[in-house]
Amino acid sequence: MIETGARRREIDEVASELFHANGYAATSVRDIARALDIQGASLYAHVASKEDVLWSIVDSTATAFERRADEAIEDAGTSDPVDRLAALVEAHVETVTSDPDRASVFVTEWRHLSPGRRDQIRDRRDAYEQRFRGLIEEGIAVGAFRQTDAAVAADFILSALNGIPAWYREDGRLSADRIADHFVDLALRSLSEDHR
Amino acid sequence: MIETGARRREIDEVASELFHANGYAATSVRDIARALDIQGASLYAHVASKEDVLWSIVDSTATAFERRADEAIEDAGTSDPVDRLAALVEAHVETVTSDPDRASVFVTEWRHLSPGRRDQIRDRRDAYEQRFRGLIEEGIAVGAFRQTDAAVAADFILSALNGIPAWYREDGRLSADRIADHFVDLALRSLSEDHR
DNA sequence: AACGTCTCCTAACAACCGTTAGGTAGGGAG
DNA sequence: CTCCCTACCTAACGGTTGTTAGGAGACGTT
Repeated sequence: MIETGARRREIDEVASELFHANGYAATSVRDIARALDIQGASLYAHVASKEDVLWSIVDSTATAFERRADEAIEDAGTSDPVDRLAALVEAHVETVTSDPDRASVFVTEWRHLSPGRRDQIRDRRDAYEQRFRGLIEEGIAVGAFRQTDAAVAADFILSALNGIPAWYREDGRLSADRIADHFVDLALRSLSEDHR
Repeated sequence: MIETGARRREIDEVASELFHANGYAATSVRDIARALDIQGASLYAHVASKEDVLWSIVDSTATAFERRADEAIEDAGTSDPVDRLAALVEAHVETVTSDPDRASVFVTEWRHLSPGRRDQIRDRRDAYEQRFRGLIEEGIAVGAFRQTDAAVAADFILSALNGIPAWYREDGRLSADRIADHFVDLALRSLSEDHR
């Protein structure tokens, strides 16, 4: 019963753009329909509710973050927490830059979901953040990172990462790869020992 | 003609809470009024429009950021870019933690302002960000920071700072001062040379 | 006692919201 | 040729939105 047709995907695409640009609450069903050159009511041939569109975007983006993080850790092929954290940061930048609209909606609009779905997303976000925190703690334990508050450091790095959609432009000065390199550098150094 | 009475300030206060919790677009005039135990229409004895409430919050918070940054640089009493950047980061954390609701609304809801006001805020945000970028460039020039992209580094640090309202709790594990210390540490180290 | 000012009220407005009902044109399958 | 399915339409619903109009009670000042 879950629609997966081409039109359904177009809806998610234009909705991501509009939700990113104006926010979920300030975007009407008729706004989304206008971007597809159809009537507002016609959307309901493809979608059960406006919230379902948001859910579709948020859920699939959460899955994208999780899957790409899994792959990155696996591809890294090491248990070294420093290398693993680097892989995680790089994967996150890749996911964000490969679809900034969806990433932005995922990060900023999930509070408009119904309570049940909101809780579900919060749990997955917590688990995702725990990957970062856990690796930081490991790195501290083996002496690769300095002694510091792993929770604060994880929030620091993840907030910086989630800020990317706000300024990233596909035709900007830096490619997604270069941004990823910079962010890996910045993140790892923020955890390093004193220099000199 | 600008109202500055006690009731007017209460409106900004409860509106900040609601805008932070649910977003500007998802908060109705009647929601704000209910929090003050009055009728929705009664708000218009104090306020010309809903957008004026948002503007009042955003404008005053922008001024708070600017003023505290000025004071911090002045109080630092040095021209060393490292110390100045540290003072700037510390000041930003202080402003955010002293009123997380307002800070959050300032950072996330200014896009709902009318075009003229939105441009005005964007200019002030750009100028504020330029302080960070400029100090980072200076630090690189004098060899205190490693050679890196100052614009990316400034975005990195500012995004991390602006993420604080999303997780900060006044009764949380860490005091605002401790968080400021951590953030100064993390930010400066992210710009430091290789260790060892 | 009269006055203005402040704060709030009720009632109502046009516009817009998400959503439902019922209908129609087109195209592919039998 | 008929049947069904997909994709869209128009019309309308009950409710909510930001906002205005006009009035009322309480207050300190003159």
